[in-house]
Amino acid sequence: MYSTDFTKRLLTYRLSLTHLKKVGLNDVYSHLLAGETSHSASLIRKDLSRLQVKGKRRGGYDIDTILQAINAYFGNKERDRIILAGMGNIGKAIIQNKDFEKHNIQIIASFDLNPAIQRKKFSIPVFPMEKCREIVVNYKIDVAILAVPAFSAQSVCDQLIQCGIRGILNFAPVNLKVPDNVYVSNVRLVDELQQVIYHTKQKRKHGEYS
Amino acid sequence: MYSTDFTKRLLTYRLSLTHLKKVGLNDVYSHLLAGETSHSASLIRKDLSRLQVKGKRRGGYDIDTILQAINAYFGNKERDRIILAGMGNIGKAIIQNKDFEKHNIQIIASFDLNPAIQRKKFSIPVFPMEKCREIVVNYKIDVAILAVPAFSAQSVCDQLIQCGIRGILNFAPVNLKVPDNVYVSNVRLVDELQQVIYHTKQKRKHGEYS
DNA sequence: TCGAATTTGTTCAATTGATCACAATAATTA
DNA sequence: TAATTATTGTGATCAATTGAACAAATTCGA
Ligand SMILES: NC(=O)c1ccc[n+]([C@@H]2O[C@H](COP(=O)([O-])OP(=O)(O)OC[C@H]3O[C@@H](n4cnc5c(N)ncnc54)[C@H](O)[C@@H]3O)[C@@H](O)[C@H]2O)c1
Ligand SMILES: NC(=O)c1ccc[n+]([C@@H]2O[C@H](COP(=O)([O-])OP(=O)(O)OC[C@H]3O[C@@H](n4cnc5c(N)ncnc54)[C@H](O)[C@@H]3O)[C@@H](O)[C@H]2O)c1
Repeated sequence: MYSTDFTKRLLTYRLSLTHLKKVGLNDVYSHLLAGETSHSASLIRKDLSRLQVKGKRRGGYDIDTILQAINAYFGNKERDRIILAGMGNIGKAIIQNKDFEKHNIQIIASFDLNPAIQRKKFSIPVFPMEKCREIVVNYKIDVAILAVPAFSAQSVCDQLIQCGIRGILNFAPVNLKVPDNVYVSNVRLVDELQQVIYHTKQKRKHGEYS
Repeated sequence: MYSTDFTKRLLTYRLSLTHLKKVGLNDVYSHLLAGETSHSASLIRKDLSRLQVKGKRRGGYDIDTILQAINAYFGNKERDRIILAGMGNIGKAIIQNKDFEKHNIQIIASFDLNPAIQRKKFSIPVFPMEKCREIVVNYKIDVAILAVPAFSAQSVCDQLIQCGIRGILNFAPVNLKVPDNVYVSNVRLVDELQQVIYHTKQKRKHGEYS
Protein backbone atom coordinates (compact mmCIF):
# COMPACT_ATOMS: atom_id res chain seq x y z
CA MET A 1 0.00 0.00 0.00
CA TYR A 2 1.06 3.55 -0.64
CA SER A 3 1.99 6.09 1.96
CA THR A 4 -0.45 8.68 3.20
CA ASP A 5 1.82 11.31 1.67
CA PHE A 6 1.16 9.92 -1.77
CA THR A 7 -2.56 10.05 -1.14
CA LYS A 8 -2.31 13.61 0.10
CA ARG A 9 -0.30 14.70 -2.93
CA LEU A 10 -2.90 13.28 -5.27
CA LEU A 11 -5.51 15.56 -3.74
CA THR A 12 -3.21 18.52 -4.15
CA TYR A 13 -2.73 17.63 -7.79
CA ARG A 14 -6.47 17.37 -8.21
CA LEU A 15 -6.97 20.83 -6.80
CA SER A 16 -4.48 22.41 -9.18
CA LEU A 17 -5.65 20.42 -12.16
CA THR A 18 -9.30 21.35 -11.74
CA HIS A 19 -8.15 24.93 -11.51
CA LEU A 20 -5.98 24.67 -14.62
CA LYS A 21 -8.83 23.05 -16.47
CA LYS A 22 -11.16 25.86 -15.51
CA VAL A 23 -8.57 28.28 -16.83
CA GLY A 24 -8.75 26.52 -20.18
CA LEU A 25 -5.91 24.00 -20.27
CA ASN A 26 -6.33 20.44 -21.48
CA ASP A 27 -2.77 19.24 -21.05
CA VAL A 28 -0.16 19.79 -18.40
CA TYR A 29 3.59 19.23 -18.08
CA SER A 30 5.03 17.79 -14.93
CA HIS A 31 7.08 20.90 -14.28
CA LEU A 32 4.05 23.12 -14.74
CA LEU A 33 2.14 21.13 -12.14
CA ALA A 34 5.25 21.30 -10.01
CA GLY A 35 5.05 25.07 -10.04
CA GLU A 36 1.42 24.94 -8.99
CA THR A 37 1.79 22.43 -6.20
CA SER A 38 5.32 22.94 -4.93
CA HIS A 39 6.22 19.33 -5.47
CA SER A 40 9.14 18.52 -7.72
CA ALA A 41 8.49 17.57 -11.31
CA SER A 42 10.18 14.20 -10.99
CA LEU A 43 8.11 13.32 -7.94
CA ILE A 44 4.97 14.21 -9.84
CA ARG A 45 6.01 12.03 -12.76
CA LYS A 46 6.68 9.18 -10.39
CA ASP A 47 3.31 9.62 -8.72
CA LEU A 48 1.54 9.64 -12.07
CA SER A 49 3.47 6.57 -13.05
CA ARG A 50 2.24 4.83 -9.89
CA LEU A 51 -1.28 5.86 -10.83
CA GLN A 52 -0.58 4.28 -14.22
CA VAL A 53 -1.32 7.50 -16.00
CA LYS A 54 0.60 7.68 -19.26
CA GLY A 55 1.76 10.97 -20.63
CA LYS A 56 2.87 11.71 -24.14
CA ARG A 57 6.59 12.27 -24.41
CA ARG A 58 7.05 15.86 -25.23
CA GLY A 59 3.28 16.29 -25.12
CA GLY A 60 2.64 16.29 -21.38
CA TYR A 61 -0.29 14.67 -19.63
CA ASP A 62 -3.96 14.91 -20.42
CA ILE A 63 -5.61 16.64 -17.47
CA ASP A 64 -8.87 14.72 -17.67
CA THR A 65 -7.02 11.44 -17.68
CA ILE A 66 -5.19 12.36 -14.51
CA LEU A 67 -8.36 13.58 -12.84
CA GLN A 68 -10.17 10.39 -13.71
CA ALA A 69 -7.31 8.31 -12.37
CA ILE A 70 -7.25 10.24 -9.11
CA ASN A 71 -10.98 9.95 -8.67
CA ALA A 72 -10.82 6.28 -9.48
CA TYR A 73 -8.09 5.87 -6.89
CA PHE A 74 -10.45 7.29 -4.28
CA GLY A 75 -13.26 5.12 -5.55
CA ASN A 76 -15.44 8.02 -6.50
CA LYS A 77 -17.96 6.02 -8.39
CA GLU A 78 -20.50 5.82 -5.61
CA ARG A 79 -21.47 8.64 -3.31
CA ASP A 80 -19.92 8.38 0.15
CA ARG A 81 -22.33 8.93 2.99
CA ILE A 82 -21.10 9.99 6.41
CA ILE A 83 -22.43 11.39 9.67
CA LEU A 84 -21.51 14.29 11.94
CA ALA A 85 -21.32 14.26 15.73
CA GLY A 86 -21.58 17.68 17.35
CA MET A 87 -23.63 20.41 15.69
CA GLY A 88 -21.74 23.38 17.12
CA ASN A 89 -19.83 26.08 15.29
CA ILE A 90 -17.62 23.71 13.37
CA GLY A 91 -20.43 21.30 12.63
CA LYS A 92 -22.65 24.05 11.27
CA ALA A 93 -19.83 25.48 9.18
CA ILE A 94 -19.23 22.08 7.64
CA ILE A 95 -22.80 21.29 6.68
CA GLN A 96 -23.13 24.68 5.02
CA ASN A 97 -20.11 24.13 2.85
CA LYS A 98 -20.84 22.91 -0.67
CA ASP A 99 -17.43 21.43 -1.36
CA PHE A 100 -18.19 18.13 0.30
CA GLU A 101 -21.20 17.58 -1.95
CA LYS A 102 -19.12 18.54 -4.95
CA HIS A 103 -16.79 15.68 -4.20
CA ASN A 104 -19.59 13.20 -3.74
CA ILE A 105 -19.48 13.23 0.02
CA GLN A 106 -22.90 13.46 1.61
CA ILE A 107 -23.43 14.19 5.30
CA ILE A 108 -26.75 12.47 5.88
CA ALA A 109 -27.36 13.15 9.58
CA SER A 110 -25.89 14.76 12.66
CA PHE A 111 -26.01 14.06 16.37
CA ASP A 112 -26.02 16.44 19.28
CA LEU A 113 -27.00 16.13 22.90
CA ASN A 114 -28.50 19.62 23.05
CA PRO A 115 -32.29 19.39 22.63
CA ALA A 116 -32.51 23.03 21.54
CA ILE A 117 -30.20 22.26 18.63
CA GLN A 118 -32.16 19.12 17.82
CA ARG A 119 -35.27 21.21 17.38
CA LYS A 120 -33.65 23.70 15.03
CA LYS A 121 -34.00 23.31 11.28
CA PHE A 122 -30.84 22.60 9.35
CA SER A 123 -30.19 21.15 5.94
CA ILE A 124 -29.73 17.77 7.63
CA PRO A 125 -31.58 16.23 10.59
CA VAL A 126 -30.13 16.46 14.11
CA PHE A 127 -30.68 13.43 16.35
CA PRO A 128 -29.76 12.52 19.90
CA MET A 129 -26.87 10.07 20.16
CA GLU A 130 -29.33 7.25 20.93
CA LYS A 131 -30.39 7.28 17.30
CA CYS A 132 -26.85 6.75 16.11
CA ARG A 133 -26.75 2.99 15.88
CA GLU A 134 -29.96 2.87 13.88
CA ILE A 135 -28.66 5.34 11.29
CA VAL A 136 -25.21 3.83 11.05
CA VAL A 137 -26.56 0.34 10.59
CA ASN A 138 -29.44 1.15 8.28
CA TYR A 139 -27.43 3.38 5.99
CA LYS A 140 -24.21 1.37 6.30
CA ILE A 141 -22.16 4.36 7.42
CA ASP A 142 -18.43 3.90 7.97
CA VAL A 143 -17.14 7.39 8.63
CA ALA A 144 -17.98 10.21 11.05
CA ILE A 145 -16.86 13.75 11.67
CA LEU A 146 -16.33 14.36 15.37
CA ALA A 147 -16.87 17.99 16.38
CA VAL A 148 -17.81 17.91 20.05
CA PRO A 149 -15.97 19.61 22.93
CA ALA A 150 -12.71 18.06 24.08
CA PHE A 151 -14.07 16.76 27.36
CA SER A 152 -16.68 14.58 25.66
CA ALA A 153 -14.69 13.64 22.57
CA GLN A 154 -13.41 10.28 23.80
CA SER A 155 -16.82 9.26 25.06
CA VAL A 156 -18.62 10.21 21.85
CA CYS A 157 -15.83 8.52 19.90
CA ASP A 158 -16.42 5.31 21.84
CA GLN A 159 -20.13 5.50 21.13
CA LEU A 160 -19.53 6.01 17.42
CA ILE A 161 -17.27 2.99 17.27
CA GLN A 162 -19.82 1.01 19.25
CA CYS A 163 -22.36 1.88 16.57
CA GLY A 164 -20.08 0.60 13.83
CA ILE A 165 -18.09 3.64 12.72
CA ARG A 166 -14.61 2.74 11.42
CA GLY A 167 -13.19 6.10 10.36
CA ILE A 168 -13.20 9.41 12.22
CA LEU A 169 -12.20 12.94 11.32
CA ASN A 170 -11.62 14.49 14.72
CA PHE A 171 -11.61 18.21 15.48
CA ALA A 172 -11.31 17.97 19.25
CA PRO A 173 -7.86 18.64 20.73
CA VAL A 174 -7.56 15.14 22.13
CA ASN A 175 -5.52 12.09 21.20
CA LEU A 176 -8.34 9.61 20.84
CA LYS A 177 -7.84 6.01 21.91
CA VAL A 178 -9.33 3.65 19.38
CA PRO A 179 -8.96 -0.03 18.45
CA ASP A 180 -6.68 -1.03 15.60
CA ASN A 181 -9.43 -1.41 13.07
CA VAL A 182 -10.49 2.22 13.37
CA TYR A 183 -8.81 4.98 11.39
CA VAL A 184 -8.54 8.43 12.93
CA SER A 185 -7.33 11.67 11.40
CA ASN A 186 -7.01 14.78 13.51
CA VAL A 187 -7.62 18.36 12.45
CA ARG A 188 -5.72 20.39 15.00
CA LEU A 189 -6.40 23.98 14.11
CA VAL A 190 -4.57 25.44 17.08
CA ASP A 191 -1.54 23.32 16.30
CA GLU A 192 -1.64 24.25 12.65
CA LEU A 193 -1.73 27.90 13.51
CA GLN A 194 1.04 27.55 16.03
CA GLN A 195 3.17 25.90 13.41
CA VAL A 196 2.53 28.71 10.97
CA ILE A 197 3.56 31.21 13.61
CA TYR A 198 6.67 29.22 14.41
CA HIS A 199 7.79 28.73 10.83
CA THR A 200 7.09 32.33 9.99
CA LYS A 201 9.38 33.45 12.79
CA GLN A 202 12.01 30.98 11.60
CA LYS A 203 11.88 32.37 8.08
CA ARG A 204 12.38 35.85 9.47
CA LYS A 205 15.37 34.69 11.45
CA HIS A 206 17.10 32.84 8.66
CA GLY A 207 16.51 35.75 6.35
CA GLU A 208 14.69 34.38 3.38
CA TYR A 209 13.69 37.19 1.15
CA SER A 210 12.17 37.04 -2.30
CA MET B 1 16.74 23.21 11.20
CA TYR B 2 14.33 20.48 12.17
CA SER B 3 11.66 18.97 9.99
CA THR B 4 8.06 20.07 10.16
CA ASP B 5 7.25 16.54 11.32
CA PHE B 6 9.31 17.07 14.42
CA THR B 7 7.46 20.29 15.14
CA LYS B 8 4.14 18.58 14.63
CA ARG B 9 5.04 15.73 16.95
CA LEU B 10 5.97 18.15 19.70
CA LEU B 11 2.45 19.54 19.63
CA THR B 12 1.02 16.06 19.82
CA TYR B 13 3.19 15.36 22.82
CA ARG B 14 2.02 18.55 24.43
CA LEU B 15 -1.59 17.58 24.00
CA SER B 16 -1.11 14.22 25.64
CA LEU B 17 1.10 15.57 28.38
CA THR B 18 -1.32 18.28 29.42
CA HIS B 19 -3.95 15.59 29.54
CA LEU B 20 -1.80 13.24 31.61
CA LYS B 21 -0.98 16.06 33.96
CA LYS B 22 -4.64 16.86 34.42
CA VAL B 23 -5.19 13.21 35.25
CA GLY B 24 -2.64 13.54 38.03
CA LEU B 25 0.69 12.33 36.66
CA ASN B 26 3.95 14.18 37.20
CA ASP B 27 6.29 11.85 35.35
CA VAL B 28 5.99 9.93 32.13
CA TYR B 29 7.88 7.10 30.46
CA SER B 30 8.64 7.24 26.78
CA HIS B 31 6.62 4.10 26.10
CA LEU B 32 3.65 5.50 27.99
CA LEU B 33 3.69 8.62 25.87
CA ALA B 34 4.09 6.34 22.88
CA GLY B 35 0.82 4.65 23.72
CA GLU B 36 -0.91 8.02 23.97
CA THR B 37 0.44 9.51 20.78
CA SER B 38 1.02 6.53 18.51
CA HIS B 39 4.64 7.42 17.98
CA SER B 40 7.30 4.89 18.88
CA ALA B 41 9.02 5.17 22.24
CA SER B 42 12.46 5.45 20.68
CA LEU B 43 11.35 8.27 18.42
CA ILE B 44 9.94 10.10 21.41
CA ARG B 45 13.19 9.68 23.30
CA LYS B 46 15.12 11.01 20.35
CA ASP B 47 12.79 13.97 20.04
CA LEU B 48 13.16 14.79 23.72
CA SER B 49 16.89 14.43 23.38
CA ARG B 50 16.81 16.97 20.54
CA LEU B 51 14.82 19.26 22.79
CA GLN B 52 17.57 18.75 25.35
CA VAL B 53 15.13 17.44 27.89
CA LYS B 54 16.87 15.05 30.25
CA GLY B 55 15.01 12.16 31.81
CA LYS B 56 16.03 10.09 34.76
CA ARG B 57 17.21 6.66 33.80
CA ARG B 58 14.60 4.30 35.06
CA GLY B 59 12.66 7.28 36.40
CA GLY B 60 11.08 8.65 33.23
CA TYR B 61 10.69 12.29 32.30
CA ASP B 62 9.24 15.13 34.32
CA ILE B 63 6.11 16.28 32.50
CA ASP B 64 6.48 19.94 33.41
CA THR B 65 10.03 19.99 32.14
CA ILE B 66 8.92 18.64 28.79
CA LEU B 67 6.03 21.06 28.58
CA GLN B 68 8.28 23.98 29.35
CA ALA B 69 10.76 22.86 26.74
CA ILE B 70 8.05 22.53 24.10
CA ASN B 71 6.61 25.93 24.90
CA ALA B 72 10.08 27.43 24.86
CA TYR B 73 10.66 25.84 21.47
CA PHE B 74 7.61 27.68 20.16
CA GLY B 75 8.72 30.87 21.83
CA ASN B 76 5.66 31.10 23.98
CA LYS B 77 6.92 33.83 26.18
CA GLU B 78 5.16 36.64 24.41
CA ARG B 79 1.60 36.56 23.16
CA ASP B 80 1.30 36.06 19.42
CA ARG B 81 -1.10 38.42 17.71
CA ILE B 82 -2.64 37.53 14.37
CA ILE B 83 -5.47 38.65 12.09
CA LEU B 84 -8.30 36.91 10.29
CA ALA B 85 -9.46 37.52 6.72
CA GLY B 86 -13.02 36.39 6.01
CA MET B 87 -15.61 36.46 8.76
CA GLY B 88 -17.85 33.69 7.40
CA ASN B 89 -18.74 30.37 8.98
CA ILE B 90 -15.17 29.27 9.56
CA GLY B 91 -14.04 32.68 10.69
CA LYS B 92 -16.83 32.94 13.23
CA ALA B 93 -16.17 29.44 14.51
CA ILE B 94 -12.54 30.28 15.04
CA ILE B 95 -13.01 33.51 16.96
CA GLN B 96 -15.48 31.80 19.27
CA ASN B 97 -13.04 29.06 20.15
CA LYS B 98 -11.16 29.57 23.39
CA ASP B 99 -8.25 27.26 22.58
CA PHE B 100 -6.31 29.85 20.64
CA GLU B 101 -6.32 32.23 23.60
CA LYS B 102 -5.29 29.39 25.87
CA HIS B 103 -2.16 28.96 23.82
CA ASN B 104 -1.35 32.63 23.86
CA ILE B 105 -2.58 33.30 20.36
CA GLN B 106 -4.71 36.40 20.07
CA ILE B 107 -6.78 37.23 17.01
CA ILE B 108 -6.89 41.00 17.23
CA ALA B 109 -8.93 41.94 14.17
CA SER B 110 -10.73 40.53 11.17
CA PHE B 111 -11.43 41.72 7.65
CA ASP B 112 -14.44 41.15 5.45
CA LEU B 113 -15.78 42.87 2.39
CA ASN B 114 -19.41 42.45 3.43
CA PRO B 115 -20.63 45.72 5.06
CA ALA B 116 -23.44 43.90 6.87
CA ILE B 117 -20.87 41.74 8.61
CA GLN B 118 -18.72 44.74 9.38
CA ARG B 119 -21.63 46.29 11.24
CA LYS B 120 -22.31 43.22 13.37
CA LYS B 121 -20.85 42.96 16.85
CA PHE B 122 -18.32 40.23 17.44
CA SER B 123 -15.69 39.71 20.06
CA ILE B 124 -13.19 41.30 17.68
CA PRO B 125 -13.63 44.22 15.28
CA VAL B 126 -14.39 43.59 11.59
CA PHE B 127 -12.79 45.98 9.11
CA PRO B 128 -12.84 46.37 5.34
CA MET B 129 -9.66 45.18 3.65
CA GLU B 130 -8.54 48.79 3.19
CA LYS B 131 -7.78 48.95 6.89
CA CYS B 132 -5.49 45.96 6.70
CA ARG B 133 -2.17 47.66 6.12
CA GLU B 134 -2.73 50.04 9.02
CA ILE B 135 -3.44 47.22 11.47
CA VAL B 136 -0.66 44.97 10.22
CA VAL B 137 1.92 47.73 10.39
CA ASN B 138 0.82 49.32 13.64
CA TYR B 139 0.52 46.07 15.53
CA LYS B 140 3.43 44.38 13.77
CA ILE B 141 1.36 41.40 12.65
CA ASP B 142 3.11 38.57 10.80
CA VAL B 143 0.44 35.89 10.49
CA ALA B 144 -3.10 35.71 9.10
CA ILE B 145 -5.85 33.16 8.87
CA LEU B 146 -7.38 33.16 5.40
CA ALA B 147 -11.03 32.05 5.37
CA VAL B 148 -12.56 33.61 2.29
CA PRO B 149 -14.21 31.81 -0.64
CA ALA B 150 -11.94 30.03 -3.09
CA PHE B 151 -12.51 32.49 -5.92
CA SER B 152 -11.15 35.42 -3.93
CA ALA B 153 -8.51 33.57 -1.93
CA GLN B 154 -5.55 34.38 -4.17
CA SER B 155 -6.49 38.02 -4.40
CA VAL B 156 -6.96 38.44 -0.64
CA CYS B 157 -3.75 36.51 -0.11
CA ASP B 158 -1.91 38.96 -2.34
CA GLN B 159 -3.34 41.88 -0.40
CA LEU B 160 -2.30 40.38 2.91
CA ILE B 161 1.24 39.91 1.68
CA GLN B 162 1.21 43.44 0.32
CA CYS B 163 0.33 44.63 3.81
CA GLY B 164 3.27 42.77 5.31
CA ILE B 165 1.88 39.36 6.27
CA ARG B 166 4.50 36.58 6.13
CA GLY B 167 2.60 33.52 7.31
CA ILE B 168 -0.84 32.29 6.27
CA LEU B 169 -3.13 29.53 7.47
CA ASN B 170 -5.34 28.97 4.46
CA PHE B 171 -8.76 27.29 4.50
CA ALA B 172 -9.69 27.91 0.87
CA PRO B 173 -9.34 24.96 -1.51
CA VAL B 174 -6.71 26.71 -3.60
CA ASN B 175 -2.98 26.27 -4.04
CA LEU B 176 -1.90 29.79 -3.26
CA LYS B 177 1.00 31.35 -5.13
CA VAL B 178 3.25 33.26 -2.78
CA PRO B 179 6.83 34.57 -2.81
CA ASP B 180 9.57 32.55 -1.12
CA ASN B 181 9.59 34.57 2.04
CA VAL B 182 5.98 33.74 2.84
CA TYR B 183 5.01 30.56 4.67
CA VAL B 184 1.66 28.96 3.86
CA SER B 185 -0.08 26.05 5.52
CA ASN B 186 -3.29 24.69 4.09
CA VAL B 187 -6.23 23.22 5.97
CA ARG B 188 -8.03 21.13 3.41
CA LEU B 189 -11.05 19.78 5.18
CA VAL B 190 -12.53 18.11 2.14
CA ASP B 191 -9.23 16.42 1.40
CA GLU B 192 -8.83 15.31 5.00
CA LEU B 193 -12.25 13.77 4.95
CA GLN B 194 -11.67 12.09 1.64
CA GLN B 195 -8.52 10.57 3.02
CA VAL B 196 -10.34 9.25 6.04
CA ILE B 197 -12.94 7.68 3.77
CA TYR B 198 -10.23 6.18 1.60
CA HIS B 199 -8.16 4.75 4.42
CA THR B 200 -11.23 3.41 6.15
CA LYS B 201 -12.17 1.49 3.04
CA GLN B 202 -8.60 0.22 2.76
CA LYS B 203 -8.62 -1.06 6.33
CA ARG B 204 -11.83 -2.91 5.58
CA LYS B 205 -10.27 -4.50 2.54
CA HIS B 206 -7.07 -5.61 4.19
CA GLY B 207 -9.00 -6.99 7.12
CA GLU B 208 -7.54 -5.38 10.17
CA TYR B 209 -9.52 -6.38 13.18
CA SER B 210 -8.80 -5.70 16.80
C1' DT C 1 12.64 13.93 -44.18
C1' DC C 2 16.00 14.87 -40.88
C1' DG C 3 17.67 16.99 -36.97
C1' DA C 4 16.92 19.64 -32.90
C1' DA C 5 14.36 20.41 -28.99
C1' DT C 6 11.55 18.93 -25.36
C1' DT C 7 9.35 16.02 -22.05
C1' DT C 8 8.35 11.56 -20.24
C1' DG C 9 9.58 7.30 -17.68
C1' DT C 10 12.70 4.97 -14.96
C1' DT C 11 17.02 3.80 -12.85
C1' DC C 12 20.26 5.07 -9.48
C1' DA C 13 22.19 7.61 -5.75
C1' DA C 14 21.68 10.20 -1.66
C1' DT C 15 19.49 11.94 1.91
C1' DT C 16 16.48 11.75 5.45
C1' DG C 17 13.97 9.67 9.01
C1' DA C 18 12.78 5.86 11.98
C1' DT C 19 13.74 1.73 14.35
C1' DC C 20 16.81 -1.42 16.65
C1' DA C 21 19.81 -2.63 19.98
C1' DC C 22 22.46 -2.01 23.76
C1' DA C 23 25.50 0.38 27.09
C1' DA C 24 24.86 3.44 30.88
C1' DT C 25 22.46 4.35 34.83
C1' DA C 26 19.17 4.52 38.37
C1' DA C 27 15.77 2.29 41.32
C1' DT C 28 14.13 -1.71 43.76
C1' DT C 29 14.32 -5.77 46.25
C1' DA C 30 16.13 -9.55 48.68
C1' DT D 1 25.01 -4.63 49.76
C1' DA D 2 24.51 -7.13 45.62
C1' DA D 3 21.64 -8.67 42.17
C1' DT D 4 17.99 -7.61 39.30
C1' DT D 5 15.05 -4.96 36.79
C1' DA D 6 13.57 -1.03 34.22
C1' DT D 7 14.40 2.96 31.57
C1' DT D 8 17.07 6.45 29.28
C1' DG D 9 20.26 8.04 25.65
C1' DT D 10 22.52 7.24 21.45
C1' DG D 11 25.30 4.95 17.81
C1' DA D 12 24.43 1.77 14.16
C1' DT D 13 21.34 -0.07 10.92
C1' DC D 14 17.60 -0.23 8.06
C1' DA D 15 13.86 1.53 5.16
C1' DA D 16 11.60 4.91 2.64
C1' DT D 17 11.39 8.92 -0.03
C1' DT D 18 13.14 12.23 -2.73
C1' DG D 19 15.92 14.22 -6.32
C1' DA D 20 19.16 13.87 -10.15
C1' DA D 21 20.18 12.16 -14.43
C1' DC D 22 19.57 10.30 -18.69
C1' DA D 23 17.72 7.22 -22.36
C1' DA D 24 13.54 6.83 -25.03
C1' DA D 25 10.07 8.89 -27.46
C1' DT D 26 7.57 12.46 -29.62
C1' DT D 27 6.86 16.78 -31.65
C1' DC D 28 8.21 20.66 -34.35
C1' DG D 29 10.54 23.23 -37.70
C1' DA D 30 13.53 23.76 -41.45
N1 LIG E 1 -14.38 26.32 16.47
C1 LIG E 1 -13.10 26.24 16.15
O1 LIG E 1 -12.57 27.07 15.42
C2 LIG E 1 -12.26 25.16 16.68
C3 LIG E 1 -10.87 25.27 16.56
C4 LIG E 1 -10.08 24.25 17.04
C5 LIG E 1 -10.68 23.16 17.62
N2 LIG E 1 -12.00 23.07 17.71
C6 LIG E 1 -12.57 21.91 18.37
O2 LIG E 1 -13.63 21.36 17.60
C7 LIG E 1 -14.63 20.86 18.48
C8 LIG E 1 -15.94 21.51 18.13
O3 LIG E 1 -15.77 22.91 18.18
P1 LIG E 1 -17.02 23.89 18.11
O4 LIG E 1 -16.49 25.24 18.05
O5 LIG E 1 -17.96 23.44 17.05
O6 LIG E 1 -17.65 23.62 19.54
P2 LIG E 1 -19.14 24.00 20.01
O7 LIG E 1 -19.10 24.07 21.48
O8 LIG E 1 -19.63 25.14 19.22
O9 LIG E 1 -20.01 22.73 19.58
C9 LIG E 1 -19.95 21.51 20.22
C10 LIG E 1 -21.28 20.79 20.01
O10 LIG E 1 -21.19 19.48 20.52
C11 LIG E 1 -22.37 19.19 21.25
N3 LIG E 1 -22.06 18.19 22.26
C12 LIG E 1 -21.41 18.34 23.41
N4 LIG E 1 -21.30 17.18 24.06
C13 LIG E 1 -21.89 16.25 23.29
C14 LIG E 1 -22.08 14.86 23.43
N5 LIG E 1 -21.65 14.20 24.48
N6 LIG E 1 -22.74 14.22 22.44
C15 LIG E 1 -23.19 14.89 21.36
N7 LIG E 1 -23.02 16.21 21.17
C16 LIG E 1 -22.38 16.88 22.14
C17 LIG E 1 -22.79 20.51 21.86
O11 LIG E 1 -24.17 20.52 22.15
C18 LIG E 1 -22.40 21.49 20.76
O12 LIG E 1 -23.48 21.69 19.89
C19 LIG E 1 -14.16 21.19 19.88
O13 LIG E 1 -13.54 20.08 20.44
C20 LIG E 1 -13.17 22.29 19.67
O14 LIG E 1 -12.17 22.30 20.67
C21 LIG E 1 -12.82 24.06 17.27
N1 LIG F 1 -17.13 25.87 6.09
C1 LIG F 1 -16.43 24.75 5.95
O1 LIG F 1 -16.68 23.76 6.61
C2 LIG F 1 -15.34 24.69 4.97
C3 LIG F 1 -14.83 23.45 4.65
C4 LIG F 1 -13.79 23.35 3.74
C5 LIG F 1 -13.29 24.51 3.19
N2 LIG F 1 -13.80 25.70 3.51
C6 LIG F 1 -13.27 26.88 2.89
O2 LIG F 1 -12.97 27.87 3.82
C7 LIG F 1 -13.25 29.14 3.26
C8 LIG F 1 -14.21 29.87 4.14
O3 LIG F 1 -15.34 29.06 4.32
P1 LIG F 1 -16.65 29.63 4.99
O4 LIG F 1 -17.58 28.50 5.14
O5 LIG F 1 -16.33 30.43 6.19
O6 LIG F 1 -17.19 30.59 3.83
P2 LIG F 1 -18.26 31.76 3.99
O7 LIG F 1 -18.81 31.99 2.64
O8 LIG F 1 -19.17 31.46 5.10
O9 LIG F 1 -17.40 33.02 4.42
C9 LIG F 1 -16.55 33.70 3.57
C10 LIG F 1 -16.44 35.12 4.07
O10 LIG F 1 -15.44 35.79 3.30
C11 LIG F 1 -15.93 37.09 2.96
N3 LIG F 1 -15.27 37.52 1.74
C12 LIG F 1 -15.53 37.14 0.47
N4 LIG F 1 -14.71 37.73 -0.39
C13 LIG F 1 -13.91 38.54 0.33
C14 LIG F 1 -12.87 39.41 -0.01
N5 LIG F 1 -12.48 39.56 -1.27
N6 LIG F 1 -12.25 40.06 0.98
C15 LIG F 1 -12.65 39.92 2.25
N7 LIG F 1 -13.63 39.08 2.64
C16 LIG F 1 -14.26 38.40 1.67
C17 LIG F 1 -17.41 36.93 2.80
O11 LIG F 1 -18.08 38.15 3.02
C18 LIG F 1 -17.73 35.90 3.89
O12 LIG F 1 -18.06 36.53 5.10
C19 LIG F 1 -13.80 28.89 1.88
O13 LIG F 1 -12.78 29.00 0.94
C20 LIG F 1 -14.26 27.47 1.95
O14 LIG F 1 -14.21 26.82 0.69
C21 LIG F 1 -14.82 25.82 4.40
